[in-house]
Amino acid sequence: MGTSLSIGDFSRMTHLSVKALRYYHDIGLLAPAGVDAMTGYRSYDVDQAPVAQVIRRLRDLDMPLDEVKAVLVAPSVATRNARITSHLDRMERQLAETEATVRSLRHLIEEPPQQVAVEFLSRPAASVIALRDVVVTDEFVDWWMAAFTEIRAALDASGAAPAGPAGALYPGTFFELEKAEVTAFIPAPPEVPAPGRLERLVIPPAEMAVAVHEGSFEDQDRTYAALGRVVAERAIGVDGPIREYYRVSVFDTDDETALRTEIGWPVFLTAPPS
Amino acid sequence: MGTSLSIGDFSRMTHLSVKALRYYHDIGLLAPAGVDAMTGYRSYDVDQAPVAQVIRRLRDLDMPLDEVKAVLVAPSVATRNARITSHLDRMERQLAETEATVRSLRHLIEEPPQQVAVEFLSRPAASVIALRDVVVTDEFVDWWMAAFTEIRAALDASGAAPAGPAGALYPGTFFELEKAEVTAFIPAPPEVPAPGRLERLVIPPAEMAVAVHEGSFEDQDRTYAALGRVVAERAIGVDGPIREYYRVSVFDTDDETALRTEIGWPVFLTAPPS
DNA sequence: TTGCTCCTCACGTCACGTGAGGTGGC
DNA sequence: TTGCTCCTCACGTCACGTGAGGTGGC
Repeated sequence: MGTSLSIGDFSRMTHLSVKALRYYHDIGLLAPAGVDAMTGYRSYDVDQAPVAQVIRRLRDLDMPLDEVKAVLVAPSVATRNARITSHLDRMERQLAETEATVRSLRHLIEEPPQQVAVEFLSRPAASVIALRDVVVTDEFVDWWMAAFTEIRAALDASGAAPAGPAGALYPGTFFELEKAEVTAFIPAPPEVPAPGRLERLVIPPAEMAVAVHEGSFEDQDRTYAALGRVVAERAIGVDGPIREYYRVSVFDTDDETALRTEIGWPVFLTAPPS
Repeated sequence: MGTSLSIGDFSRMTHLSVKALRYYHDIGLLAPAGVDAMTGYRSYDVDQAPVAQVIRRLRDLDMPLDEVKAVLVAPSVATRNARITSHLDRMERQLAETEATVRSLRHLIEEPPQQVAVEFLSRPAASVIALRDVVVTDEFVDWWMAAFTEIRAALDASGAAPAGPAGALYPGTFFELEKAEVTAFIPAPPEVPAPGRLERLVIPPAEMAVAVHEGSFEDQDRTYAALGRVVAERAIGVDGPIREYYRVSVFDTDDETALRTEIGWPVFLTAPPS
């Protein structure tokens, strides 16, 4: 048993605000050692300071309070450290993304909007190995990596070569609502099985306006905008998911500027494709 | 005049959610080119896509919408770029802080809590050049740098040497409410004038428990906790601001581990200081 | 008695997301 | 007629901050 402190003293010791301490009590994250039955005054024990400090550090890193709680109640040091490490990993990815966004913003401001070549064409149906999932945009990058890793593994396991470039279908609602069922696929010869969560699908034929985006994902909305402009001005947009084909993807190169993504916007072709 | 788009098409082009677009309309950040008087349907012009994209990039960087608006209405390219750059600078500082927090968390988890030597002593009054300000903790680091830069400049201008180490007073409410009037000071001989916002003050004498914190600001709460513990267990805490004296500060060294901050917690000395 | 610390509501913040319930055009 | 897109509320989110109004101990 250590010495007991008022909430104010404990606040000064830990640099957590009194309001925050009361909130942590309310949600059961950090209960004071005692509460006076008459006055309601909280009293903290000096031994609670280390716990409070861990909370503060994790909050400084924007870890949600739910996860902070999970860290504190972790049954073992290994579990606890795993949880913290996974958060640190997430933060590192976020830092990398932020840096990319900064670069991309500089780019957007400095460079004039470049012309994007748009082609109108028909795509035949394709038989593919696919993974379908409801995905929210926040988790999209992770999902994308996992999906293609899995599909590629299935192809590798059967020794077959892909029958075309990897691609994905994005319903309009994915962009509008930031959540929708996305389909990632790789064309594969019929003898390749689709194990586990994977399935065999036929991607239907479509007529589309396509543009090739060069470089990182971060900048893709510029190509989307250019493509959308052309469709609005020169074609009839129709329903149906947007398609991306990954001509050169992160699986092929480490050089972001070498990435090539073909973006297809469904249209009704009023003239035969040129 | 470009071509007009439904909110859904514009959303797909810009990768901004429909809800976000409607919200931007509500707050006057990005009004659609037209609104149908009968149906209320919004229509966007393709030429609005670049603006939407700048908004998206700035939001990706967590710029508050108020500031985004300020960027968009900037009267000149120079003003606009200055606003963006200042945000990027803030982000970079934040990234640095985050990295420091990560290090500090690793430290907290890996290292056993070290013993902190606590001394009880009396401090005499001191005549100082000071800057007082109501400061919120979020802006504290910037304020601290600015304050001491200004006070040091005043001393430099008069050619006088400091009559003691730089220090600051922090009322308890600064930690509890994350906002309070903070006083930064450097002892100075009486002939040094206090120009502008600066003033001459006498820092009153005090009896305190002091501990020296070694290393970065990030870890200071560990020393605060150790000091608070000793005070709670072995002394009588009294009212009055906490004092810090900057024995070795960022003005003296670039090496974080070399920093030395003396933290003083006001107490009532029950025995003569040893 | 005065000031200070502590208490509990109730409400605000920020940038949207989540339905509910309804309309208009093909 | 059915589906789809669009509309407007009203409310929820997250982690507290901001008062208001009041109590208890020195």
